[in-house]
Amino acid sequence: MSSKRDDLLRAAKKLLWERGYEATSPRDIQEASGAGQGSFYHHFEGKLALAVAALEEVSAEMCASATGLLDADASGRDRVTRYLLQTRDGLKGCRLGRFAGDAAINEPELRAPIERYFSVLERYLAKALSDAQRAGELTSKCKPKDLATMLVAIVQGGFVLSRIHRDKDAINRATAAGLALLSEATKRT
Amino acid sequence: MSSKRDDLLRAAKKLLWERGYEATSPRDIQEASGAGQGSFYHHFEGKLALAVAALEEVSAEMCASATGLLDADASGRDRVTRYLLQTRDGLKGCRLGRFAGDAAINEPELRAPIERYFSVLERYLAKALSDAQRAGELTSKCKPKDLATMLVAIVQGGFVLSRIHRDKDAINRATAAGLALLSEATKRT
DNA sequence: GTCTATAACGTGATAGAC
DNA sequence: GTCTATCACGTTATAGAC
Repeated sequence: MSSKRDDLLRAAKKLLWERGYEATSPRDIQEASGAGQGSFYHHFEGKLALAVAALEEVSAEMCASATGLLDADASGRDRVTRYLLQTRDGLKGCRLGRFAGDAAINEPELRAPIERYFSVLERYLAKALSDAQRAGELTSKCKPKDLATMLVAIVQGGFVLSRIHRDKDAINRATAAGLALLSEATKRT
Repeated sequence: MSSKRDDLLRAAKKLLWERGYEATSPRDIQEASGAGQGSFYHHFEGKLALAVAALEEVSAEMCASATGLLDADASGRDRVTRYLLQTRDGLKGCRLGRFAGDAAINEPELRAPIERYFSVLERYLAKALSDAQRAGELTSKCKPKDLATMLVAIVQGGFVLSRIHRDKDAINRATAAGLALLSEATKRT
């Protein structure tokens, strides 16, 4: 149906990823989408409403990806490994975590889809870690929930360091080290 | 001497921390400092130049703090612990890491002082970890440099998660878990 | 060195034709 | 549903008096 609406959403998702909320103007989105002022304000109440709709889609996509990796049939240990060893392009940054420093994070409507993703991710990761502990694949005495928070922090902080150092692999070194340390907290047989 | 210059710098450091570069206008800084347009453009070429001067001061302060914690006389293990167990207010965010997602990070002049701090921090942390390995206080086989990157990522990612969840202690749980995992990779006597 | 006045431009939104 | 024209406001910077 409404092709222009989809075009606007697609452009918004792209530009919000690249530049964040503050640095993206409605005009930028109109130009990138090929839609005019009229379409923009016909389909959305304003910039914030469009950003909320865009981030809700991104959140749903990333939730699906994370649960796909973590919900599966493999052992707890393998699920955590699979999540951590995803290859990431650190220069692009996290499509949702990047908003932590954006002034827009203070808008409750915009923060909601972002927080939803991280809550899901941490819960699934904690479950996998808990399974790994019970299976004896992980002997750390840390609470699974705290370990999950720590692992997600490694990913998010990895993006930060990659962008600051202009080194796309900094994040991959950080997650690899996290996984290695986790392995070393594993019972040797 | 030039009190207005100092006032401007002080206000800029405060507002850049709270809001980032994009969301802080010269007007905001003028109002917060009590200085007028004239003083602003007399002392600085423009917004970017003031931000660079402000972040260079912040970078120097944070370098001094980090090296003070990590350079010291204690064992490698104790130095790492001391750094990680700093209590942090996650809601405020890192005064330098927060710019990773800001469009201004693309300005080389502004990125330079930020990167300088992280390079110093990671180097000192890697040295402490290396000392700990040689002293047998840490048995992990990971490279100290990679572990340092991982630990700094935990801090930076902890800030991200604290701000997204509106939970000032998320970062402290993340760093505590990182330290615990590091301990578990330590030879039991 | 500091002030006020003003300019040029961009932003986010509205109006109304088609 | 989409377009173009326009608006009020804020931003970044300049001009010139004191």
